[in-house]
Amino acid sequence: MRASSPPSRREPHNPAAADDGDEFRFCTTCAFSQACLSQGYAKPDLTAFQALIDHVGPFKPGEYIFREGDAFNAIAAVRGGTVKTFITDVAGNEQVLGFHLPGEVIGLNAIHPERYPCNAIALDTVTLCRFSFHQLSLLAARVPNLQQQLFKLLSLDIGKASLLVGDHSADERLAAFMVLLSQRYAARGFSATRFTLTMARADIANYLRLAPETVSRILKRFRSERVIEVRQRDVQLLDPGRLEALARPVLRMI
Amino acid sequence: MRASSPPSRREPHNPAAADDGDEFRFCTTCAFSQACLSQGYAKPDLTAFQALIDHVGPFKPGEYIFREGDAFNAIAAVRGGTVKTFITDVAGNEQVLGFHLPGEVIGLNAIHPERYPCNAIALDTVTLCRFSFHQLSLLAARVPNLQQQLFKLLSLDIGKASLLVGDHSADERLAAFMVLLSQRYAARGFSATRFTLTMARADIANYLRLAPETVSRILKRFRSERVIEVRQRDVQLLDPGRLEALARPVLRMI
DNA sequence: CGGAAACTTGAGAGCCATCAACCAGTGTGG
DNA sequence: CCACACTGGTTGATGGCTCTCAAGTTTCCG
Repeated sequence: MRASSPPSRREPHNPAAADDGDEFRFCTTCAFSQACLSQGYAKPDLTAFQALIDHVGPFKPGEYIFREGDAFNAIAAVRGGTVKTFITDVAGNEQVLGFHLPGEVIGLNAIHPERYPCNAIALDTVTLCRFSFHQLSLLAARVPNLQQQLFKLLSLDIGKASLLVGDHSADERLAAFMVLLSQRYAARGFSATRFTLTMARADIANYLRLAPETVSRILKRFRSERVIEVRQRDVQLLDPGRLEALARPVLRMI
Repeated sequence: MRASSPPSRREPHNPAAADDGDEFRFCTTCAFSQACLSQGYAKPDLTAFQALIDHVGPFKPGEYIFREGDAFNAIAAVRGGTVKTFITDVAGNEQVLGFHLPGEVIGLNAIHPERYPCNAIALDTVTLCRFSFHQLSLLAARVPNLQQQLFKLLSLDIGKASLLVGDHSADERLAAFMVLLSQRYAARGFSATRFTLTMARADIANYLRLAPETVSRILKRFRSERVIEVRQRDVQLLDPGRLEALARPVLRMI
């Protein structure tokens, strides 16, 4: 599909991608697992929970994780790498729905239709923790905290989309995109001010509903204004405060 | 807030608004209740379920149902009328998030933050079935089908927002808005080709991220092209096929 | 009847997409 | 080793869709 940059270029800023399949380590990166550990489940529940987990991957860049219309059976938490979800519209154009970083969950919107309503592909080397949703919900009926956690996870995803729904300027949208990326990386223990864009400019533009040229021009301006430094896909936030101020109308974090 | 049209003008096309508080009737309009009846729950579960229901309202036009930041305790299904949800951005501008018709559920995005992330007000005379979410989830742990139903409901809401997220033309967005309204009314047994807009042009425009003037102009053009007939807030779809064709890029119903 | 709100209509401006060309890095094959 | 193609990214010029501003019209309700 796209010729990806070599992994060696990305790893310095994305430590998770360098993890191996350590059985214990993943528990600090998956949302469910975090919840389990933090809420002190009974031992039997925890082992029942771990029995549902299926470590899959690695997926190579451009490889499909699931396709639109596939039968739904599992949700998954990203362990390493970036997953892009998208649909293909009537004209055959791609419409990017989101990017999913380590620790984030994909497949939640497939529960109701019982089919995946979008495609998911790996942007770089991706590894996942896959959970059989059927078994997970059976367990959730026995373990109230797990049920709560699932409800939370689903509820969280409902509001998420509405962040980029507003009619904001291209500047505001791109600033918000960078700020959110920064926060999401920071939440997983990565640097909040230095990271690597794992997606192409065209993907960013598509996601933000802008033209790639517009993204390019705005990044150039941000750089000339000393707000960020961009070189290829490596980004450094020079003035996070100004970036957040720009993004405020979008994120409306009062 | 806004001076609403008198109820007498709306009722012919919105039969639900004319219902009185009949205890049995509501069971055919609430999503949960429908699920209960269709899946044949055991009698004790059904009565336990009904004990959670709180009939509230009527709310008058412009009255708040909940406000952004309020502590979350309940989700609610609309029984009659239309609920508008919106947030207020940093500049104090309203941003409409959605309109909720009879049979639809509000408050799902409040589960995670445990606070309502938006405001909800009645556009006309609104009645609700309110469910204590805490008790509902307790019951869900005992009644697997109810848990499934809740998961479905939440999952459904995740995908819903992404319909209007794309970068589509004003024509396409407005056409899609009309088609979706039509389908939602039809799903509840109302006419699919004749209905009344319970929201102001400004609300429609705001929701679609357009200027009110643009909505007005497009409606005029649609009318001149014999696609719809509009007189004040009464709408008639003259050529649903063409409208759906226009909306296709947005709804991408293949 | 009068005032306010909602809606419509028109003219002009601005943001961003489109089109086109160019540049840079990468892989390939002769 | 270098020409070549290819993908991704950048830069410039132009045009169009939609917003904004302003005024007029209709509807509604006290």
